[in-house]
Amino acid sequence: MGRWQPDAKGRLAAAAYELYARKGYEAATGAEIAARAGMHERSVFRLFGDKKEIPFHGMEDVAAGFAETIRSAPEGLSAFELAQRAVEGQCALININPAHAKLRHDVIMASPDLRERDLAKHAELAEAIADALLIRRIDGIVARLAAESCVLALRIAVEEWLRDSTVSDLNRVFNGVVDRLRATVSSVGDSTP
Amino acid sequence: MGRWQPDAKGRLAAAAYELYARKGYEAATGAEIAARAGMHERSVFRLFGDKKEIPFHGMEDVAAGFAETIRSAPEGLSAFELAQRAVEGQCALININPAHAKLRHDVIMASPDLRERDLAKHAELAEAIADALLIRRIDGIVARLAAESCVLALRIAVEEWLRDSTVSDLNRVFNGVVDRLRATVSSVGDSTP
DNA sequence: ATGGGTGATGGCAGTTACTGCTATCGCCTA
DNA sequence: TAGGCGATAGCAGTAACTGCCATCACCCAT
Repeated sequence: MGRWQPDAKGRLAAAAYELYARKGYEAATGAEIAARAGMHERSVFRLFGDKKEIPFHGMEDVAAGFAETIRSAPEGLSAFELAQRAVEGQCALININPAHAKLRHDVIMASPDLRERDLAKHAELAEAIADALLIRRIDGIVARLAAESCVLALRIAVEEWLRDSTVSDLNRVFNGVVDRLRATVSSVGDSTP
Repeated sequence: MGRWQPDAKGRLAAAAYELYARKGYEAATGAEIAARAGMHERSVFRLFGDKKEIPFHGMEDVAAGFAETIRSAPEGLSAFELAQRAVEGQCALININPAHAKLRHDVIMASPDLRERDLAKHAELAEAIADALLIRRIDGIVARLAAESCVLALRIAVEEWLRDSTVSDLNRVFNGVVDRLRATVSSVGDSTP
């Protein structure tokens, strides 16, 4: 079969998404996915570790560039601004393929298990950013707050951005959400927002 | 055995925690927990639905009072302040039993599966708060941002509060974290935080 | 080219988290 | 006291993993 051909994970993920489209994530068995990709069920769990990891294929190294982005950022920025720059780099990556982003988002939101894993993925993202901020001698709690708030803004921005596809790019939506976050958190009394 | 005795879920959860202490969460089998509580494995899954739900027993209705708390809040408060009040109610509940809170937190943090479920629980909390804010005709995105940021502050506050046990009450720690969140999100340049 | 080292894969067996189904059990009410 | 009713036991089955080892393709030195 397709043994020893390159990109085994990619072929498995593609087969998985075909099955998701036909019968949904939960009904797509590990053995079925493997068979459709011409591989053994064992390889699915060896390569992905987890059934829940399969739909996230391609986002493995989202957190890779954070440390570098933040380290190479100019001086004179607050922790939150640094985190914001790091997430903006992510936006560019997601922006490349909106169609697949929407497909993946739909699959994830349709399954409680995958929603849980999605939250864990975003938490890892935030942790990577917070770790990068710590290197800049930023206080631990401030680093976590900055990182997690920015990832929160990213999460909401992605949903807004996917709502109607090609209105504007994710980066613009993200910065808009960040502005609203600033206004929301610092507002006192029901005056403005 | 203990059939038809009251509080079956509580007895199962207690048996579960005894096993967690001896051999850890993952090694504690559903059948073992049931046997220790004098019940059948089937009852574990019927009552909890999930192995991952067992350690969270007692937090089932954390989101219950949110709608009422926010509805009965006075006029003239921002979305964030409303969410803050709702979470403060939660702090009081958690504050009741710090020992069990720490025990549960330790069990949860020791297992990746339980950390995932914990994130999902906090997300439900935030969603409940956001829903309650929507009733007050608050904009959808602002409601989500306010609810999620407050729950984020709660999450970090609980960890800080559990770090050393009896220094101060959770409510005080939570409001301190909220203050730092305000400063972090709205800070521009590396001047103050 | 040939034989061995290496890492990826196939294949099997076993455990465990669940899920339906049905019989049974204890309580409560007429 | 008979019967309804909700909770439980018990069994069978599925599917997600996991450990173990044989096997296979590829690479490299001889």
